[in-house]
Amino acid sequence: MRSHYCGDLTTENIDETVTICGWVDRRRDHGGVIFLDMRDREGIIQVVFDPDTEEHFQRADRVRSEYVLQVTGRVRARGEGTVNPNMKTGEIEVLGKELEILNSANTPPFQLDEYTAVGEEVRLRYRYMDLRRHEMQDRFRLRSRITLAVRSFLDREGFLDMETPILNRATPEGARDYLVPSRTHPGQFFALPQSPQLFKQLLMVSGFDRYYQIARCFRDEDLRADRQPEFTQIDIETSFLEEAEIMDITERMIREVFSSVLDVELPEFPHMTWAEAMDRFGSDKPDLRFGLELVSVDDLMSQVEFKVFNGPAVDPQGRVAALKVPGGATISRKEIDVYTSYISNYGGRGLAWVKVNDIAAGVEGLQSPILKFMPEEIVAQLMQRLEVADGDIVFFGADKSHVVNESLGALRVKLGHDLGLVQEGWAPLWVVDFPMFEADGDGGMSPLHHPFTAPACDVDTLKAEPATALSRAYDMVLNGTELGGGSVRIHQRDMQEAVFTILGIDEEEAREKFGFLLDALQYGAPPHGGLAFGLDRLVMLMTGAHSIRDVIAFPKTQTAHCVLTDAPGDVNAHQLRELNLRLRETPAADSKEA
RNA sequence: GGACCGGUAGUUCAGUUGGUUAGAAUGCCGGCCUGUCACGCCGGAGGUCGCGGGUUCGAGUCCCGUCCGGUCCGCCA
Repeated sequence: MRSHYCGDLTTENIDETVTICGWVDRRRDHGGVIFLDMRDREGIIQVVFDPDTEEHFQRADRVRSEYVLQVTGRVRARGEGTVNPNMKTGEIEVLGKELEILNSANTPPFQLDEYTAVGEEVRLRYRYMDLRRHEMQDRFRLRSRITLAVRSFLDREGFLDMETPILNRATPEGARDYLVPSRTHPGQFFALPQSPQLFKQLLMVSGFDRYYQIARCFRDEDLRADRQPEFTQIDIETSFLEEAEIMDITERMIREVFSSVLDVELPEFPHMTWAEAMDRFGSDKPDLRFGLELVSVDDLMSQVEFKVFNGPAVDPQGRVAALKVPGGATISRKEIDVYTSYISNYGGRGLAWVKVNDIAAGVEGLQSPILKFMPEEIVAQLMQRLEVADGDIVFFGADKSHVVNESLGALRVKLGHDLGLVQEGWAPLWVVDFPMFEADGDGGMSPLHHPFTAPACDVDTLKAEPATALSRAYDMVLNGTELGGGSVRIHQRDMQEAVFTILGIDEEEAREKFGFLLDALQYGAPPHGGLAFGLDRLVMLMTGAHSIRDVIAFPKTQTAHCVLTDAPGDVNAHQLRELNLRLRETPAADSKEA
């Protein structure tokens, strides 16, 4: 059978007789000579047939794109002037002696070359064709190398790869669960895991000390360019280590992945508190590849007789912040309108601005619809604090803090990209000192991370001041993407109960949902903590893919539909009966086959 | 649940103010061609303009609804 991969042939193989198998990438018929570019996963080689080998030449004539062939022939150097320098195997070719058509192929639904942009829906419907393209093959090869590097690192560090159940108990907290009906327990359901969180904690109670799993997780929420209903987590948990040690191990892991897979040495991972990240970047996952930092100006704006500014400036939950864009005075009124509309997505109700035309002229040199509301002295102090120069523009946001942070934070990222300020390269960091809780809409508290995260204080302090308590959580951020997040966990029952109480989960509910965890904490749970990385996002960043769908072999569309298999689909009456299920209606029955 | 963009040949797209037979490129099919490599030349086929309704003498084009795909908000502890 096959002696070599097409793409592995080199000048070393000259004069050898080889047998290669693969697909017809392209066929060039010159009448008296036929060139077939044969492709396999390692690359492309040119095969030549001439009429001396009549039977095989006739077959080469019948061959079409994507036919599957086996060719035996002699490797030879290409003649003078026929070398193709754009091709890895461009100095050689195979002189075909025998050609066997292993399979024919219909005309491909789209061209597999790199010159044609093809719509994603067509690519997904014929994903097995799409995945033949080199671009896709390269991404999945890289993905495989990444998981290998992760496993290799964690293995050397003493971590055990352990599996946890896919069929679990439903938990109403957090994301919506994917549910699986139980046949043997009529009327009851399993839930697919949103993450192996509780099981990995139980494995720590069991004394495995260091666990990891490359785990599939499921969340029935709406999709995004970086969110799929099933995705993969690099899930890690350790015992007896504190946050600094866990961060050290996982930082070394990511560093090694980049170094071994991309030959990139990542820079230092600075540590930044959550409060600082929000203050300077309006985001808990700041992109440090460019500047454009937010500057708080509450103190100055509180002295202004302008309700839009002085209201939020004196509101303890409000914020007035400025975003200076060097050279941004060339941004037109029309473009400002577009940015204003952009921040309205994030709740921003307006975007005040000041253009700096001639700073030496003082207030006279400024151009802005809001100057008339502000005393010259305040304006002067403002411009001084922002260190403005001629040609700058300053945007202002004034609202509740979270609105200002979200809208100006988003505007910062958009401006960074629009103005080409984003540097090439890698800007990792750790975000630390997260708050334990955030206020939810109904006056209650919800966890910023998850309810098993340990606070950075004792039980009594936590109960007394939950709103200001910090947690022992940490996020790894790379180029504005949250790559992973984790925490030291609660390992004592009274603390866990206190957190449940603050979250409004009463004793009965806690016992009902998490009784097994509370029990386990009483049977010698060691201090433990860990972290989970989004593997798909890591692969996205490392491959430069713009969508998570480009790093998942068989992804779903935005409506969580698989266009290749047409899943989800109907089930028959017998299956439903066995599961003790009855459908209320069959709304889609007329639009789909039974 | 909401905002926005898109849906025309196998594919990627164009289609003017509503007006004759809906075009281009590429792919496909046939013919020619012994050194091409995104081969070339000649010829040909290929359309439910997503779907339904409406306005109009006339709709790919305007209006309403709907489906599908995408980006985002909400959501994603």
